[in-house]
Amino acid sequence: MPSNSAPRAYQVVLDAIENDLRSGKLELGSQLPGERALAEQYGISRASVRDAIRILDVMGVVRTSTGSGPNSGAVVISNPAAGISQALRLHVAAKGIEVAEIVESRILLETWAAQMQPRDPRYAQQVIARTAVLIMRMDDPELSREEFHRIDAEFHVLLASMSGNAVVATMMESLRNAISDYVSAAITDDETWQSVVKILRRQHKAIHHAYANGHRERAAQLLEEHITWFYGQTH
Amino acid sequence: MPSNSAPRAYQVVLDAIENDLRSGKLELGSQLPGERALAEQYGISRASVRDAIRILDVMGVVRTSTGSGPNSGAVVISNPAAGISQALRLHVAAKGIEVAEIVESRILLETWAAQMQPRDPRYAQQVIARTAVLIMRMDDPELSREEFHRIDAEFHVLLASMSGNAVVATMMESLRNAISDYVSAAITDDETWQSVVKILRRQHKAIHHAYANGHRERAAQLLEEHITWFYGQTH
DNA sequence: GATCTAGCATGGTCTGACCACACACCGAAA
DNA sequence: TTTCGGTGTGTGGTCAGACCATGCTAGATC
Repeated sequence: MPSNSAPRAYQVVLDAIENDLRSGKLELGSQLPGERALAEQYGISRASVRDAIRILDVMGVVRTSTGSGPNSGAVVISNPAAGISQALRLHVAAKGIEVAEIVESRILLETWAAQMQPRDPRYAQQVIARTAVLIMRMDDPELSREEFHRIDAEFHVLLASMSGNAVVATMMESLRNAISDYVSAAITDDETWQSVVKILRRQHKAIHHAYANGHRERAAQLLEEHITWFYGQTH
Repeated sequence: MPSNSAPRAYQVVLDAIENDLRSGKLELGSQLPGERALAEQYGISRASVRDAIRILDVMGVVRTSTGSGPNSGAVVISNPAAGISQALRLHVAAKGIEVAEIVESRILLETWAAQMQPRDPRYAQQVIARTAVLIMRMDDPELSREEFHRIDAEFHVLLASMSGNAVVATMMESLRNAISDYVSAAITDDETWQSVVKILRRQHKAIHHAYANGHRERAAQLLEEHITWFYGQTH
């Protein structure tokens, strides 16, 4: 009973890779050794190696692709929102998390980010400029609803990234991703959507205006109203 | 060129299970069909089915065990912190996330939770009582450092859960888990640790006192100082 | 009726094979 | 020499089939 058994085989590889990442032996853009090589190196089967790599894949730590060359195999990336979004999605489906809680959390993070003094004023200026472009693109009446949501998400994430805290921006993005299916499913009527999108555009512009003029408190307030209003439409 | 190919085989099972969770066909405590059965059902190999289940496993959505009977196989649970903690850990290792950002986020979430009016006063009372017990257990001088950290984590999570928002509590717990190795590694000297733990106990008691008397602003302030001070010790 | 035992289905692991893909190399044509 | 096209080779993705330790369960035993 002391030493519990069952040390999963894939865990060995996973730990080793995590250590290599920590020590810098592996860094962004690095290629992992091939699966067959890792299997031999750690004395386990290729199937178990694949387990470890699959986990790194869904967690957004590596990207895998077939073929040969520098872009093939498992390459280290860092897309934290991928794994966290997936986890939240699943737990919402499993009823372990309620949508209302996610919305509340999103408001918390986004208003906090809005009120933060930007760490890097130059970056903040870039964000203001880039979000202005996004707003223009969202004005396109030809835009598909899916595409609108994609740009909308980018808009919010960019603004949150101004705070300089990548974790907050990541969690925010993940929270949004986790429930994006729900909001899409809630508004099926195209006519309703057309009237909703008009208001969304107006709200985005007001938020952007507040950000651009440094009215952080105002921006936070507008954001809260924006998010609350939108999710109110899905009930 | 239009219909991009490469629909991962495991994705089929994953989506199906997610839908079953959403529709309620699968709920907490349900047993998934056996891997061999799922493989036949979806016309894919057992290896691919295992990929899907492995993902659900690391995400904290199911728990797997060998043998037969009602407790065997893949059983639906919901432990959101598992997957999120793992994701954050890996991305910290991959240098995609900095520890300082995690600490900042943790302070944000925890102080927010402290300032929230508890949704359920009776539950709040229970938390006050249970955290009091935890504080007493942390007074035990025989306690191993590992055990201390475990109880410490439970203390913080319980307090945050008073807010009634499970997402915030989960993210908080995950943030803490993701960097717990770092703080453990930072203080190696046992003598230093002994003096640190004395202060931690004092801080915990002050925080608990503020909570118990409904001084939420004060509790939030103490929490921020507590967390900031502790991570300051690791530099 | 209580206890033991053999059977059986489970996930965990391994082996070995085949496929589609993408780059790298090299020879042929300009 | 330069360019173009084919092919070789190694990659991850998938599959099939096998064996193991585990834990329940039903039947045999007492």
